[in-house]
Amino acid sequence: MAQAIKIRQASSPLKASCHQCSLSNLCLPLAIEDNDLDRLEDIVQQGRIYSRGEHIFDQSTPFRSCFAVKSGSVKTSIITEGGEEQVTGFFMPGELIGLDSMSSDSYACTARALERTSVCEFPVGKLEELTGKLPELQHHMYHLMSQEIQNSHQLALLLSKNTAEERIASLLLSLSSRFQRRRMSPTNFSLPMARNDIANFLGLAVETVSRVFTRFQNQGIIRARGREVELLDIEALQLVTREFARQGCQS
Amino acid sequence: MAQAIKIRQASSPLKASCHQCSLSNLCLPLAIEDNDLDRLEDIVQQGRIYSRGEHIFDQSTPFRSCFAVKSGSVKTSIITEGGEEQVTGFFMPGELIGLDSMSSDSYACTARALERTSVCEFPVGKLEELTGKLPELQHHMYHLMSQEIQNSHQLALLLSKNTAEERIASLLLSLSSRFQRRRMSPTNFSLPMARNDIANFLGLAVETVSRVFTRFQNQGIIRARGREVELLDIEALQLVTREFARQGCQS
DNA sequence: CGTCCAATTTGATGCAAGTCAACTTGTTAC
DNA sequence: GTAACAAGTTGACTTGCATCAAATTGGACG
Repeated sequence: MAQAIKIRQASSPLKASCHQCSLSNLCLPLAIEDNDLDRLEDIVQQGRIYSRGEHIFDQSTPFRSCFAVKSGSVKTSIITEGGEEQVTGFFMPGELIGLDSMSSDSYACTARALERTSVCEFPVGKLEELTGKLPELQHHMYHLMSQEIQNSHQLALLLSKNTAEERIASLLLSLSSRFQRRRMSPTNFSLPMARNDIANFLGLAVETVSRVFTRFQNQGIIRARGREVELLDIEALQLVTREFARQGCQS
Repeated sequence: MAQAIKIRQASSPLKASCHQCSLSNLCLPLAIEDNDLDRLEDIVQQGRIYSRGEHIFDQSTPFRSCFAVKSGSVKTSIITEGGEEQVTGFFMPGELIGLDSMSSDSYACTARALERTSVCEFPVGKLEELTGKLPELQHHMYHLMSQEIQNSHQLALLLSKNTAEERIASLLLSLSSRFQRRRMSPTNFSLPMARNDIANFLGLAVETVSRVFTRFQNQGIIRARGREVELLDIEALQLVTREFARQGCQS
């Protein structure tokens, strides 16, 4: 713990270079013109490297910054009074964490690295100041936040209306398209999270997740060995996610 | 339909008075100082009155405005390709609708009046322009949007981890505190929505909702006749919502 | 004030997914 | 390399809620 603090202090003033960042077409820089990029670089801080399981921030601690994932991946979760955990999201490079905390003085969730992960840090005070000056950046913030609301509504839909198979198919497809956006293989990737996290996120028991994976595998839709996944038949997966809908309206 | 359009055009240029609005301590004006309130009044439009069931906006139509509920109440829902509906929220006076649509050119959900309802309309272009000039208003928008993300996460938690009784108890308590905020009775109110909407929102079957209501009634926790509800034992309700947690960690 | 349709309630039955338990496979550390 | 533990899989059994069906209430309207 003491060591972690020391490292953070040491690397904290490091300035990040958005100009050279390969994710600039996904992350906040996406919204701004080249000559305004400097102003974003002025406020962003190069975060430190987190190893697997380390907390980037903790629920109920003072809210200071939003974070963009540079490499690796992150899961966010909320903990209830009774100690129940609900995973609220998985974040991949180029995605922004902490937007759900902008209404309060403390973080609304806990973020922890799922693997070796590096982040960029945007102190929220400076960020708000800057979005007040750059309308496109403000617009982009609204965009990102409303996107997150939509995602969360989609999750609620998934949780309340869909079967285990449909939920898992949806998650696989979501991950697939997010890998593709980063110009990685949409059919052949390694899951950053454990079965346990998948189960928690999708409101299922671990055993159910496991069973569905093997079922999909037996049907030749995917191949899975531990966290390595290959989507053999994306159309079949898409069909699974719409299964429910198809039965609802036969016409 | 043609008539609806005519009415809207006729009443559209009407300016609303935030100064005199009794909800100004809940709504957007909450964030701004008195002398800036005029600028908000300049962009807000007095919306028309909607009768029960009427659509305030429709999913996939061009996104133009956010709306604040003045009186009455509103439900928002998303419709899937297959025609499945998922109610994503209930909105009461002073609350803002449309925040989930700010990422796109079209509305992400459909909003319809649950009863006779009046709204104020904030054209999104002008709103963004104004938040760029008034830092407190921008801050408040971030606040509201992040609040909505948190709400949605809470809903996901409810849907994935809680029993039917817990979900319904949570909803009743949420409504109760929202009535209280408006200085109305927190124990004695009339549900603005049908059992069907409650069921859909909470991911349950109508029959289950009905059964839980009668069970609560038999236990003396609530009294319910149709939409009229009286919370007889709020502490018992709170206990129900934590039931799950308590079993998880016995200590 | 009775008619008609929608909303709500109540009961009986079935099933998807949870739980419990045992086993297998991976991973970490020495 | 192997010990020791965590993560994942598989099977047997249980259960909360959905579904189906039918009865009851309530509200809109002529």
